[in-house]
Amino acid sequence: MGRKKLEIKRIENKSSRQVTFSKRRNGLIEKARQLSVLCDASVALLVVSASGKLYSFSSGDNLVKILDRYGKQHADDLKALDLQSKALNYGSHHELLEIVESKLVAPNVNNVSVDTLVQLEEHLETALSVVRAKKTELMLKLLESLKEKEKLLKEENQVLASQMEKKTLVGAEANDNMEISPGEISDINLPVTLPLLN
Amino acid sequence: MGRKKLEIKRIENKSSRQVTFSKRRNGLIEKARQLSVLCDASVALLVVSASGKLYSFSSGDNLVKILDRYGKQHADDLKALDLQSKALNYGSHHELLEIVESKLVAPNVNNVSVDTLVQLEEHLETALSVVRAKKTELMLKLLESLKEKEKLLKEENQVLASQMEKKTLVGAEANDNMEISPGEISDINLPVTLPLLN
DNA sequence: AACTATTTATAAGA
DNA sequence: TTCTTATAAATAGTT
Repeated sequence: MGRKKLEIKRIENKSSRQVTFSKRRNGLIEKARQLSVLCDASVALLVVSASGKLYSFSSGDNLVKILDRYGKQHADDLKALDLQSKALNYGSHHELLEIVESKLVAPNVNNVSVDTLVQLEEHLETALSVVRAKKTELMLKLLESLKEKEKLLKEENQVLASQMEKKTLVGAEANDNMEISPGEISDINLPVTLPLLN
Repeated sequence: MGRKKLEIKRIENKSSRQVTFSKRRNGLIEKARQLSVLCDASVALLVVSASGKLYSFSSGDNLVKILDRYGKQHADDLKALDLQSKALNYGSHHELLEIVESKLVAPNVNNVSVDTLVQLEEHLETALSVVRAKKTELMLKLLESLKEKEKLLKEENQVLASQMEKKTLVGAEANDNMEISPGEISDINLPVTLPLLN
């Protein structure tokens, strides 16, 4: 649709390629916008030029906005996490994902819906949590049983000690080892819930 | 570009909206393709109709392919994880992300690069692992200290028991409570490494 | 899904 | 980049 019919193959001339890119990119974005408005559809369009510049459109218009403010927004968080800022131009996947997701959630019949992937993630995390909870539960039970044993042993000690006393009254000999008091051990009071337990 | 100029606002008539959607969607995807070829650019386009059907284009053409084979590919894995297959039409975010990512990786100067987000994710998971490892370490230490206490108590019992014997030889009385054997408790042999420990 | 009158997009040139 | 303009393409309404 110009003075001449243009073959669809890479434009070799650098400057006309640049010009064409600029024109067609704008056209494409406008068409994307129109489609979303006319037909009530969700549209996300991402274009990266050969030189690495990103252009985008999404029907909710959040994409560009969020991408724009992204760098600032997360720079501090990333630093706080002590991440090397080297390869981190800007930000994380998360926000981008959320955008794409919010744009494309829909009851997809034949194709993947982005939010089913979120569901999968959640399910996997749930599975992980279950495993971890089981691990914790198991360890807590072991702790309980050890505490129980400690208690029984202490009681046993007490019984033995009182028997000793009785017999000491009847028999005749000096006591050397009674400084081992059973009560001395009870200072380790295990909390039922540990600090880092999830 | 038709018989009449069309205002860019939602088409109220349902069937002409559907027809327009179909026509313009194809046009848009073709334009996206042309832009990527002519100008050597990376383009990702995602369109979801009001009825939830997904259409897409990406300059590497992997997107559609992978989305297409996605359902089959992961159906079994999902089942294996005992996930309710109800809301899971197909797949997870992950693959979609990977595609978008592979299409758009470029030395972005002013905007977010998708793979910095993957990095962030990894860093966060690492942090989580550290916390969990610390939790486990702490619990193991507690278990060890309890085992140590058990051992000490047993030794104490042994000492008391032997003292008892000595005194029984000297004194004179019947033994009623000696069925509580100190050895009886040692059958709980705690493994140093627990099965579910990460 | 085809047709076709029109509108739109855009290639080349300035 | 931006504008102009001839021409190619896309598509709205119709069948």
